[in-house]
Amino acid sequence: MMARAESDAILDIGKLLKATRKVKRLTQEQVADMAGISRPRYREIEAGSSAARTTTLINIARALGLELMLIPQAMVPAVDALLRPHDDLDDLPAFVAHPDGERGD
Amino acid sequence: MMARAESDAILDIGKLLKATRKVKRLTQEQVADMAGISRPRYREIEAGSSAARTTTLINIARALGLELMLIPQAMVPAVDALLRPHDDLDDLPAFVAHPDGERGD
DNA sequence: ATAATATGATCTTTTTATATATCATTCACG
DNA sequence: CGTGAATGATATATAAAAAGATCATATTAT
Repeated sequence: MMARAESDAILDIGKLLKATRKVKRLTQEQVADMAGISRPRYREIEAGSSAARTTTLINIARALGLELMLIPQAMVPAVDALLRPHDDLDDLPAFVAHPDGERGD
Repeated sequence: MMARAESDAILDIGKLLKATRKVKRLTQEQVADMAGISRPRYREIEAGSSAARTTTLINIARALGLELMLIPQAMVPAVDALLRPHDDLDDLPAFVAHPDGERGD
């Protein structure tokens, strides 16, 4: 099958958004407001139950101090390595959304 | 002002998709097919005339050998630097879509 | 426990992303 | 030059994103 790779992706993105929001101590309503969407809508996106528009995701990401980027797949490990030791810099989760390289947790 | 930051974003993404598609010598129809969307729809996304869903963008990106990532804004310059000297590795455009840090072209 | 705040969840309506079909134009190429 | 492929572009129909309201269930205080 492998027909729900995209479901994995939006679930993964949702987890990242939630984790980042928690670290920044923001409420769903605050983030939704900053991103210009409703709270129920933001909740769904965070829960990964439906896919936001690209513009919506960008707005949410920026509200959380994240930037959406499209990385050549060959460079993903390098970017990953660059991001991982980042934990102590701010207090952001050095986390990315490339739901491809899922290791079983 | 600054009310069309998202329009800039999808325009920028569209340019990246088109440039990457050209480098890979794929037709719009091929990419649309790989991404599971229609050719007219892919054309619009590439033209930046409307925002795709997140899942759609992910599918298109992967069809083009790109991966969508959410990067902490503080790390964007470093990731950028990592991506730029990448030109000679494959023949992919070492290019990203963070339409925020637009320098005059 | 109680009150307040944050989150989970569902419903109705509006907006828009996407499919399918179609036609015009441009681009490669024999 | 003309034939076909690739692209630009538009119209109608459908599916899904997003708003707004509302209620339930946590969660966190006091």
